[in-house]
Amino acid sequence: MGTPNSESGDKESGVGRFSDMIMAGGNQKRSHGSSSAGRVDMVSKIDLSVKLDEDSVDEDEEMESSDGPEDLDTHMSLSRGNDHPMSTTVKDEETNSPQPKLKLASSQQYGGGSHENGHGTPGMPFKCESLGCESVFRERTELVSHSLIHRSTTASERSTVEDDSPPSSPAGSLSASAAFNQLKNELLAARTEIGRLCEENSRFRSMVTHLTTEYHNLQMHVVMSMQRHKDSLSRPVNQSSMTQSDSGTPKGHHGAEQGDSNMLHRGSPPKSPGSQQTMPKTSHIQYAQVEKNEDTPKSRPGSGTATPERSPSPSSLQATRLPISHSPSPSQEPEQLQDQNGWQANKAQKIAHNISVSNGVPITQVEADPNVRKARVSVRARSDAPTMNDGCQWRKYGQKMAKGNPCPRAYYRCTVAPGCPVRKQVQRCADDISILITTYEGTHNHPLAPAAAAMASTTSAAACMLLSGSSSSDMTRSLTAPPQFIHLASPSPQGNNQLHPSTTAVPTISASAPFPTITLDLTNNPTTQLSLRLNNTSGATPAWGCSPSGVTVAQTMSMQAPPQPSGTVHQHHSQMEPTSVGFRDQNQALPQQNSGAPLSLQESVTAATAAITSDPNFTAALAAAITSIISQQNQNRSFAQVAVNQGSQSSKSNHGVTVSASAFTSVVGSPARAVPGEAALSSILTSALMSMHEKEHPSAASSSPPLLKCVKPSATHGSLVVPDRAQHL
DNA sequence: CGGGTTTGACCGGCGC
DNA sequence: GCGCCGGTCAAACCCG
Repeated sequence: MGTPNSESGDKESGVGRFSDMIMAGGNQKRSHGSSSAGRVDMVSKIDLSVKLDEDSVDEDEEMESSDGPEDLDTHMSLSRGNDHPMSTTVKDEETNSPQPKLKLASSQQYGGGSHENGHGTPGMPFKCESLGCESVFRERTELVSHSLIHRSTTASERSTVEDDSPPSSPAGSLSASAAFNQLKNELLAARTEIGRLCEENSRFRSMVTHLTTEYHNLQMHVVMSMQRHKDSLSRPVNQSSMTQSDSGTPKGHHGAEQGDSNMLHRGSPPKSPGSQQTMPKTSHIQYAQVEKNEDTPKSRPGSGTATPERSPSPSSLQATRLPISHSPSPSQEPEQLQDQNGWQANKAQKIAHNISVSNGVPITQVEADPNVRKARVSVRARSDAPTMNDGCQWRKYGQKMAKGNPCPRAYYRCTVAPGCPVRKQVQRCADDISILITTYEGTHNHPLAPAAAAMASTTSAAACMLLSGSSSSDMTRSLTAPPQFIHLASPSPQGNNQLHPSTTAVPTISASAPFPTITLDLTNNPTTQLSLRLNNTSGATPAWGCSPSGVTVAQTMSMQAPPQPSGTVHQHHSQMEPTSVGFRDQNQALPQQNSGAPLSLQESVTAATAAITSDPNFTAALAAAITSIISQQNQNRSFAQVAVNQGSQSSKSNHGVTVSASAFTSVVGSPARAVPGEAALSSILTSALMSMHEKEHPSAASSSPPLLKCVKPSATHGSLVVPDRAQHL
């Protein structure tokens, strides 16, 4: 009921690992049929003029029937080894070279693999064995070219072999017809293969992106935890200056559970904090480790949701020299706790938090942190549906009447994988019930479908952001900064029938939220703006990944008239105004170009806003991208701050900022992100658009050029240009 | 009958 | 210490 998004595709896409992909041949086949659109797109690109509609179904079935693990393997090798699967496939098919997927299919399907012209032997020179031709080539490409010469003459012969129908007549006219049919077959096969490869590429790409993000997040957690641990060991407990983990936890709270370690994984936190006694932090850690080790076998029977791909740096984790580093699978630790039976995970998190709080560390660096689950991403969007379709499967587990809102708040859990800690709250805006406020919380502990990856990364990034950002006292201080907004003016809904006037563009649920919340308002209010802001405990908005000095990242991101650097290219939406979005880092000296009138800005971003708000999926994708960017910025900043704290307690100095920037660059490894502000926003929109595009055109995503690019990620401003993307929206 | 939803009870945090 | 409130639990219920 409450999961209109529980389409089967999600589960199929849940096969998120390469190994699983290989093994899941059935899934591949099923999804294969759904990629016809993308396949056609791809085929159209190669200018095939043969009409193939009649045979397409049969051919597809034949192709599927010939699929097997070997085929998948071959696909992968092709897709990985060549940026142009089309050309590769065609070549292979043409030449029957050592690993031609199509050859396999053909031979298996059509009898026998005893191809008359069976070419080349793996590992050997390529020899053309066409009739009357004994040419030998060292390179397969040469053979390909050569084989083209034989194509017309051999086609008819091959057709007699590969075609199911026996050669009815050797007549020349029939031969031409057979050749034509053969070409059709080849094209169909190529189309099928292209679609499959593109689909796989898209899936792999999204997986890689997701894994990379998570890897960075985890890596940062490890580093930070190391720093924290060192810090905690080097200083008396009471003098630990760190943080929100401490400050946010009732004093002495973590002592309670340690008395009875069994309580930890029973999911029954002691009810009487009064019995607690303080213990050295190292003891905390040790207890935590014991608990973790004990939990691990139980918590992940079969480890179905274990994430081997998330084994970024076991060695780095080991390097923490912490007792808990003995975890059977250190790399899995951020999620292992989540895998505990049912909903015990949440309690376990709370308990683990109590243990690990004192910076003592990375029990489960993500989930053990008390704030992790409190990191939230809130999306406001107009929707008539009960929930926003974010690609995940959810189960409602509660509903409450929230104060100040006549509409009940529904609580959902992610049910894609048992034990997934991700939750979301869905509530209609009190001021405008057409606005659906969806608040995500937590990090998925399972592979996700591409359609769900965006929001998954959002929640994950939000958790990481909070972990890294709010765990720093500096961050806490920085939260006192005035609210920052990103405003994307949206003066007109542009006829979006989903859009209705609303009364406010300011998120209503996060003003007093006790958790840092990222609110993305995508209600496309004609009179207000699309706004993004970060809220913290105090209701103030933390800087957008800024350091205390505000150097690292823009303190305030506000819309300015789109600058028009010489390189800026204006793209025109089919229905909208030119889409060019400019951002300015307010911390930096206002460039001359940025003196444009706000009204002009509104006009310029109308298209972007309308496009965003008109597509719920894009909403999710944008939220994910924004959160991810923020998270990474905060992570790196915090990392740098921690590092500075180690050497010098004056972490708020400019020195700290400098380190932050360098650390950011070095860790993330993205020069673009080292340029705060516009580059980050460019990444945001690019990521969101790419994500959306992949959802809409999975098979074409891999070959499509970036839809949005930062035309000029200069230090002062940038111009984000949405090329043809707006037309897709 | 299994899985999802509903809904009242319960718990913990927080402010007064 | 008390009450409010958000969040969660779990039994009852519903539905296919």
